[in-house]
Amino acid sequence: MAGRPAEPEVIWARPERSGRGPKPAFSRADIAAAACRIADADGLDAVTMRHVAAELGCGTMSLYNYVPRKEDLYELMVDRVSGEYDLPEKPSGDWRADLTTLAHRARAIMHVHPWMARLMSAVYGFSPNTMRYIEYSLSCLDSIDAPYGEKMELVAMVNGVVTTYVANELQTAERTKSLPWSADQEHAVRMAYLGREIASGRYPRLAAAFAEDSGPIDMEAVFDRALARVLDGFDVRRAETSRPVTP
Amino acid sequence: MAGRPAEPEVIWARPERSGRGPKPAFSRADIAAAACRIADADGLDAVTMRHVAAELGCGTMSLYNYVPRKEDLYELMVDRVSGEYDLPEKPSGDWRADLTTLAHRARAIMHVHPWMARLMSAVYGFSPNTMRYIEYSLSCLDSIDAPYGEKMELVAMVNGVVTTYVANELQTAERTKSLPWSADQEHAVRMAYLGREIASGRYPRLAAAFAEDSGPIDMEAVFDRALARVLDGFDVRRAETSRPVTP
DNA sequence: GCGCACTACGTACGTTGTACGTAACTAAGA
DNA sequence: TCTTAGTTACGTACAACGTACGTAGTGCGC
Repeated sequence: MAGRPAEPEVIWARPERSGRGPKPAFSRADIAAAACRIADADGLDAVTMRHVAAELGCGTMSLYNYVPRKEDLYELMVDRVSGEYDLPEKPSGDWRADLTTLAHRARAIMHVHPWMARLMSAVYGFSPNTMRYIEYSLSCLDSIDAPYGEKMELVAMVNGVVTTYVANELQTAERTKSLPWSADQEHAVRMAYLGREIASGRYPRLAAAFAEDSGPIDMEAVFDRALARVLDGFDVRRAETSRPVTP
Repeated sequence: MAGRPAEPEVIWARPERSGRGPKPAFSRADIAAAACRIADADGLDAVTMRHVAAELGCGTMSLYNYVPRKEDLYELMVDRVSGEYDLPEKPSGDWRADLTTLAHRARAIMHVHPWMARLMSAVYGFSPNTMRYIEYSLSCLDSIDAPYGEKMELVAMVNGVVTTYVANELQTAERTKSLPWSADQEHAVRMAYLGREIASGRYPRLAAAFAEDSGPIDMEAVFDRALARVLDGFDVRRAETSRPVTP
């Protein structure tokens, strides 16, 4: 009788080891590592209970002793990757620079694990490492005199920008890992359709946008500008207690 | 022999009706409507090829004559909902007001179809109605003298804010539609864990944030502020050709 | 009117998450 | 020390999914 209740439960609230019985063969860290290894190699869709169990070298159903539901596996993955930040002991004091650095680090991490962005917009909760991350983000704003609610909103916005933009950059590549054709083929077909529609004249401004120069788009620059504008927006409201808008 | 190639294809590029053979029993609009009906009623996870076919009153595999892959069904859904905007013939000329109105309309539509936000961050491409939407968004910026690339980036940011925030608001409710317990139960359990962690003293700033007043959060106000800040950020850069930052 | 492209749909396969039962094991209580 | 109850391990099984494939019927273009 496996004591898995049909009630909601947070995986972080259940003890990893409970006195009785044989000692578990794996730790949560082992499991998270295995799942991340699979996702890195074959994409998020390859992360199935069977594959992860096989990667660990145990039976499929044994995994359910550690991870009551598949969603919890996702939470383990997010938490593990969130632990890859090497957060400095103390922020520098320049909140804008600190948050920018942090956002770039987040973007870099999500590029290493292209499934992370998609997962973060699907997974709901707080986990030890995400809390550590948020706590550090808040500490970047220590020099600012504002209610924490306001700071939280800024942190949320920065996180939102990061996940939105990186997801946008990477979703095609990630998605086509489990498709029978390549990302290039997909892109080509969609661009062909778009080109035909634009040539119809129904969307003059869209056409103008695509006609414009159009060297290859520098995604990092786009990301930088978006982030800068969000911080600008916050800066404007706090111009009096913080540094001026245009440095 | 069903002529479905294992090659990428954009559903909008295939003709709805091709001369030969018996006339199709359904239009793409019928199918999109059926799928949206199911998603509205039972959540996005209930949108399966079998259910949609049943809703239409045809065999499961008949659906594949209209929709080569399930992803295309998603595209039909996004396009249909994107058609629910009643866009004015011409924007008012005040780009900030126009974009704000549009963003609020988008938010309202996504509240009517709580699965829409999740779908929009998963679905990749342009469709007739999304192009119409983007074209209109660009037309809101006609009064601004900036390259279209810059305008596109602003439009993308506004869309990003809308989907990110609405997805965040609604994902729990949507998700628990296919779960055996209620959203309230889930929320309670997660908050209990969060409370315990916060009480541990490891996250003092997070604790302070949650200790702060904390009347019920007005999600629309949060959304408003986020949007305003994004527009502020754009305003700052264009202050010289546009209206001043603080009205 | 002939033929072929199209529609319709039942069957079937591989894959998924996971409920359930059973056997082995070990720490806690007698 | 011996029992015993809770845990771990895992094979089997099931319902549901996307969809490949084959067959039968239909009606437009030649």
